[in-house]
Amino acid sequence: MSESQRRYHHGNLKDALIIAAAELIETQGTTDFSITDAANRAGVSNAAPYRHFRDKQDLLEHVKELAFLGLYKALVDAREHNNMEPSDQRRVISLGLAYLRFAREKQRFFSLMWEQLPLPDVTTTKASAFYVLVTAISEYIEANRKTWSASRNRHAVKQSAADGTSSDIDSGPNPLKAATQLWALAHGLATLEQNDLLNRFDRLSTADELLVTSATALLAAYTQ
Amino acid sequence: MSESQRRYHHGNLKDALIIAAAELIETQGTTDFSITDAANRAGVSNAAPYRHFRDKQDLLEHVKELAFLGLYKALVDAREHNNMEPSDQRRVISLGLAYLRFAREKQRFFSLMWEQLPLPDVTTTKASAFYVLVTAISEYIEANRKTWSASRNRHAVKQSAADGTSSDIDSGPNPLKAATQLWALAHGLATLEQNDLLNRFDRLSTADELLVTSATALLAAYTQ
DNA sequence: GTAGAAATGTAAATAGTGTTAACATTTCCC
DNA sequence: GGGAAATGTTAACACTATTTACATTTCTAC
Repeated sequence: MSESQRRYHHGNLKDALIIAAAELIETQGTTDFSITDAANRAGVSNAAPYRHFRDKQDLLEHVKELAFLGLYKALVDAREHNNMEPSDQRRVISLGLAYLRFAREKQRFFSLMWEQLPLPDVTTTKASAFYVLVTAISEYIEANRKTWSASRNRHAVKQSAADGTSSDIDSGPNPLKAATQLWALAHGLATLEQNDLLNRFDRLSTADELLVTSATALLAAYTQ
Repeated sequence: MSESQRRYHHGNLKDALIIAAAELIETQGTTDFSITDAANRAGVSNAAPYRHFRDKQDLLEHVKELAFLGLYKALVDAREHNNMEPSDQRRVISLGLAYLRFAREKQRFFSLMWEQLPLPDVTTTKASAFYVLVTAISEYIEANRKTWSASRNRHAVKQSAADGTSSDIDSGPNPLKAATQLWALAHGLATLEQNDLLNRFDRLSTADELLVTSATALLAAYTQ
């Protein structure tokens, strides 16, 4: 007997609705999504969601949060799986490739993440995709420090990444800037790819190739 | 007497509806937009739009087309206004800055452009923002060719940009690739800025600064 | 010019959706 | 055990997209 079926109270309706909404959005897109569909899929009436979410927008923001968590997880997985040396440039670039892969595999999900403001708070915590990227770049710079000009001051990288108060007085290579640029690059390529703009102009370059090339060029500016 | 007011036939309702929709979207966003509002603003009944557009989505796609034309115009204006030498790297970068400015000044408009697939055809013609960028980069490379290795073959840049059939057998610097990377960079930065993600992490860098830095690094890879 | 025909508008009806209000059932806690 | 709080249902309302039937204007062929 399926215990969660016939009871008046669902038990965990809030999460169930978020997941139902996520599944619906991933298949039919965000425009056609209705709160009624999500309720039906969760097995409750169409008014039940309003016990857990202020309105439709509120529910969508929770789905968005889930999506950002998924992106974070995708990057962490990539880092664990590849298991490269921190000094290896490919360790950083593979994070960008994971970003592209995520956007590719969760198309509508990825779109939703950037659709309406504001972004959920998860984008600023340590459990964020950006933090993973910053950390990797920071470690990359750290591991290669010996090869650079010894006259450069120490930089307060990890601290500024954690609490957001960057003190850029010392002019060492700034991993926050590098991470932002790499993110922008990956994000832009993901968007162009998703909109089929890469094939229209330059049919010979994939998003992955373009990312590798340009990320290498970007990182070179930070290590020369 | 306002001649376009009281007549049974509007005269140019299709364009009027697109413009009305554009104005509404730019002020209240795409989610709250209703075809009824657009009809009212154009002074017709709520069923009139269906004489000119298949459905709401069809109307939105025409608005999208208008937005892409606006982006194209913004880049052309920037190129004309700045009036720099083709060999000047800042000529290319200023196009990226114009991209950022457009996204900043027409926020919801810019969002709409990337919201639903597919993109309008205007994105592939010569009257497209991308073509402006490709041309500028192509000219930049051409103007600086003398400084590069003389052993490199000619590249068929302009042709491939025009008809989309790139023959990348010769391995000279490919302006299509460079343009795509720059576009991705500008687009990503615009998105991050719009979502207030730049301030959250690295409060010292603006989108403009990040674009200049990274675009310089990217172009350097094509001219060294 | 004038009669259809085609184009373009209106009003009314339908169906679906977001949201709220009133009511029902279950769970929690003293 | 009993009321308060939480969580669900059903019924209603307003708004929106879309279609259908009808009205008015414009275009085109004679």
